[in-house]
Amino acid sequence: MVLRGSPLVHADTRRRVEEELSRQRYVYNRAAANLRRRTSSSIALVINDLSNPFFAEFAAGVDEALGDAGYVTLLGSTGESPQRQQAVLASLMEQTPAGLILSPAEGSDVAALRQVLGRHDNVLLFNRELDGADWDMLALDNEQGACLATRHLIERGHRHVVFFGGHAQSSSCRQRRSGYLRAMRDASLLSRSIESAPNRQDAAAHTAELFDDASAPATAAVCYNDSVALGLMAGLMARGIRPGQDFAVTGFDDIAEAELTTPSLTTVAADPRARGHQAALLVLDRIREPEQGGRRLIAAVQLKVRESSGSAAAASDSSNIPFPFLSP
Amino acid sequence: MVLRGSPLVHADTRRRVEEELSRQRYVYNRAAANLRRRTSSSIALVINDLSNPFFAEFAAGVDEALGDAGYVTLLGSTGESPQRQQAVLASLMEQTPAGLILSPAEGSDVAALRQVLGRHDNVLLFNRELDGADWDMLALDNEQGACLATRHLIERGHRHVVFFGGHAQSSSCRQRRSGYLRAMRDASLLSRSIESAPNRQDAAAHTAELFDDASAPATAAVCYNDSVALGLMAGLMARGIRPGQDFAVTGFDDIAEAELTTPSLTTVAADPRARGHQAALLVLDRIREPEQGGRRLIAAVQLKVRESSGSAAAASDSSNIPFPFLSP
DNA sequence: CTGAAAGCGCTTACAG
DNA sequence: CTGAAAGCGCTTACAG
Repeated sequence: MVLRGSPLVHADTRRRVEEELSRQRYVYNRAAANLRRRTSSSIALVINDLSNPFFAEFAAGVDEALGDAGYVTLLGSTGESPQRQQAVLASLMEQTPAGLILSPAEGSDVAALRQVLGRHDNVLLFNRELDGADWDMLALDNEQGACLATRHLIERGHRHVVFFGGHAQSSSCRQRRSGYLRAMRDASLLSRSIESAPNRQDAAAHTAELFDDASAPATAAVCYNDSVALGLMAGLMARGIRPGQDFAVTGFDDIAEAELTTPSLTTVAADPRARGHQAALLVLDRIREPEQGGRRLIAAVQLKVRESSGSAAAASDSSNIPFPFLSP
Repeated sequence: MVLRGSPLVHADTRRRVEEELSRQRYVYNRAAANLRRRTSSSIALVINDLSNPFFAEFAAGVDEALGDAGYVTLLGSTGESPQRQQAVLASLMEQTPAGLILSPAEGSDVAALRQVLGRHDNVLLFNRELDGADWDMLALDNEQGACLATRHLIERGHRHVVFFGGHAQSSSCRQRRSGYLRAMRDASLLSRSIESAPNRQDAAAHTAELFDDASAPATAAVCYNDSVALGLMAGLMARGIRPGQDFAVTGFDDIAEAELTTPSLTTVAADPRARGHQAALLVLDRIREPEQGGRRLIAAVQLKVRESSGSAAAASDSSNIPFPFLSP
């Protein structure tokens, strides 16, 4: 009764019990309590890889919000392998988590997922849509974000704007490109896409393709994400092309580095840490009200084009660290 | 017996049982098994913050190795707050993890830690020394690494080399500075240190101090870590000083960005993912052999000065993405 | 191979 | 307030 905070126990008794507890270095066994109460105090978080800053920030946000709510985070990473994802999920399910936040690996098989997740109700998908899945889902409005970024460039006079980077078959890339295509179509401009792996290295390696057509060389690129944008900027500099002056670049995600350029890289802010909080609150809500409503689909998270702060930023302004990369 | 893979059960029976198991969507409850067997299949990992790429990589390495060994990772973050660290650890201890990997928050109180960890044997400290603690420990050889970096600069002709950034009172900063001091003393050079918070913003804000003494301005800086180095490089550029050409910079940690500069930033490689693997194997070993030996102190992890690849790197060489930051 | 019993550390329900 | 009993889903030990 002392442990469970019952009001029935006399203050003196409580004190004596607590003294003995700490004397014996007693630590409460929540697993035993969970077993008896048929509850769980953990939530599984499965992402691709923590070395991606976007997911690392997201995970930090999830963990923070879960911790505040008294839950503990069970971590799993898939490394974008559906096979590994199955194994990781199977292992995590044995721990009977109260909920699961899953950023599915590319190429996930919904039937296999349904199989391993069993009749687990409190599942929230993050970031990637899965055809045929009916779990709750928190997504970025990729289409709208890329459309805003593209319009931003068009409004600044660019006509040869290329969609740059990413695996064409991934759903987030499809959505972002579709937003780009919409903005280009609305402005009656010709569109063009260049594929790459969604990382710096490969993005840099594809830089030359922007200028393949010497009669109509690109003057701006809407990049699949910030990593690609940073890679492209590096690739441009290697060719003596100054990003932001000779060529305009936008990113997507707003990773920490994006803010540290001068003028800061124009990018679409996904605020992954806030997404993490949001994801945690969504599963917790689902756990508290298991039968409430049907599938929840939340896609309109705050996305915005951040205006670059301009090259006039004073060098002494420490809140705006200058870098040579900019978008006009 | 089927569940536990007993050889005593007939193949036919096994098959029938397994069929029924999957028909009922049975999932093994490892928490119950752990309770009865008085074992645990989880290991707690407590770090400062996943938004630091060094810790994110470390966490990824830990999680990977633990997963391969059949363990599950319980994540906790302290945000460098000893108070929050106490709360997080208390909550994690209730989950009866088999072991704990802890990168202690700055200013951790060993007595308080001992209190919350109880008589938990399988604890591994990572990255930060704690006076009076006798848990296993995995550390970087900060002293040696900084000494190597400093010698590297001295060998290239620099005489006014400053130790730049980091909180002077943190143990890792003390150790790195001590390595710097050793190298400077060995070369009969005057040493000088500049403090900053260990991040880009604040590092950039302290750039001017390098040139306070107009009669003997610094020509090179051994930075506390890569974040500080990147911030300093930004601060230099803002003043029209080209890092790598007009001023030499070295980092520490070898985060992903360090490699992506051209010539790549000379830095001391701590290989955090490999440290994660190593940490996981160390606790697992401790768990398997609880009584074996005393305290294990491992500090000689692979540290090396990585030579910058030189400005001759071809622009078309995609394996070496060019950036404007370099150290000579 | 089968079956029944006890126990891990808790919570719940109920009798006093 | 106190105490005894049952049960969460497993494992262990033992009798048949």
